[in-house]
Amino acid sequence: MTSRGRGEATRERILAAASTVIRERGLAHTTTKEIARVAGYSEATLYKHFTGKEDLFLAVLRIRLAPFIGLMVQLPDQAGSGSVPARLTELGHEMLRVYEESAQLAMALFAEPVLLDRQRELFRQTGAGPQHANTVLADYLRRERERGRIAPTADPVALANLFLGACFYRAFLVAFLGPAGDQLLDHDPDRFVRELVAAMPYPAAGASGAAAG
Amino acid sequence: MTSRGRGEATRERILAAASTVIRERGLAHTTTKEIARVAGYSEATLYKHFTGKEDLFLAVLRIRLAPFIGLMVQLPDQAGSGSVPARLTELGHEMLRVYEESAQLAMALFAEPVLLDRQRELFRQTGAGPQHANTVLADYLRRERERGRIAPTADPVALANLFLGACFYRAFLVAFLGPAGDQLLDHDPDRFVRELVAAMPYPAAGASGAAAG
DNA sequence: CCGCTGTAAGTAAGTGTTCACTTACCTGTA
DNA sequence: TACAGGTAAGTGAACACTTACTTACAGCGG
Repeated sequence: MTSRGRGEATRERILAAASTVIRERGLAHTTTKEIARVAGYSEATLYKHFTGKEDLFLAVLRIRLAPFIGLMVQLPDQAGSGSVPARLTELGHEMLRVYEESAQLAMALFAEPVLLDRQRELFRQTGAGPQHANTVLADYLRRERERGRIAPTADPVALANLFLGACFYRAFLVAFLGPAGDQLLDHDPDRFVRELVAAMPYPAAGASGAAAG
Repeated sequence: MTSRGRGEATRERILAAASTVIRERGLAHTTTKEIARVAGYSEATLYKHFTGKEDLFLAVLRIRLAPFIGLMVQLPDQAGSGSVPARLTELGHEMLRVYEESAQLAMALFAEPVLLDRQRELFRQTGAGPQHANTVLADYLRRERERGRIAPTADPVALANLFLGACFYRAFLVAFLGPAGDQLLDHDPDRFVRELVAAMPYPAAGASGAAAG
């Protein structure tokens, strides 16, 4: 159990190389040979640190999915601090960023059912999963509604689904359409989030929905 | 140019087999050998009808993506007919179904950058693409707003992004979480769509947002 | 109606390549 | 000496794709 330093560094270099190669070549065309080349080790070294390709891919996956899973844990505690639109704007940008980082690999799993099953198994064991984002945001919105900062007739669960869904779909479209997407999707991210936030039903004077159009 | 009947039938059987195998084994582990076996032909026959694996995959992709792309063309013409909640409910269910059918394969493309690029190229050439769903729905909502059936302060573009995003994200979560998702996502589809539709900002008497709870 | 020919549909049996993974070995150090 | 870290050089399997072949039949001059 002493002197693990070198080994761990190697492991991390391999993980970083794998992550890079997956990004560049796609999950399906990532080979052990190429990972080893990028990491600066021989292929055999990969097998000293991981039991196989699947093990290595799952390790990368978990690193990349961590923010996707863990993003929102801190959100509900802060109900009441800061204006609701300000917090939602912040959240929207963060979701767009995280989804763009993580969702591409998560989606690529649909090409690899074995890895997908393994990841599901992990969700089952840990009780985590992307669906918790909805729960957490709904909780936050419910508290803000109790404080009178969200329209009293609004449905927090539906609003959470709408808000997160719009962010996720946007991230998907950006990734799916590629560089050309900037022209096809005629809004910039700032405006996109601003309009989403404005469309939330706030309680007061004006009509709710598109309060600040 | 006469008597193509047999050949076309073969082509379609191959396409159907490829579609089946992709569903069952995943895009990455779909082999020409297995497609031929399922189709009931030899591998060589595949190459009489398609120039290669990539050509075959793209043909499947285009068949599967067709409803994803073309779903909404008929929507805006019908503004004014039927109640807005009724039409949105219908649309929501249809989107969930179409996304579940098509989106899985679309997402699997993130594992195969070459195929993804080819599909983008097709989008560019034809001017089609999934982003048009947003445009079309936004147009519909704008017309209904002019008719006074959507809150006058509402932002049609934002509402379209929210509504379609929620449907897409829902379809993603269902596919990603797999069979266990039914327990993790504690709503059934009917209720899910009903709550989305209710959260749209209608103009009248009560507060908008969650009008019909 | 015959016999000939061109061709489309289909296949058995490969080919070369690439892949994930292994073996046998070397080296520095506690 | 024991062992962790690392490697060169494989190995068998799986893959996309090809070659050389058979079969069926449509078209057509006689």
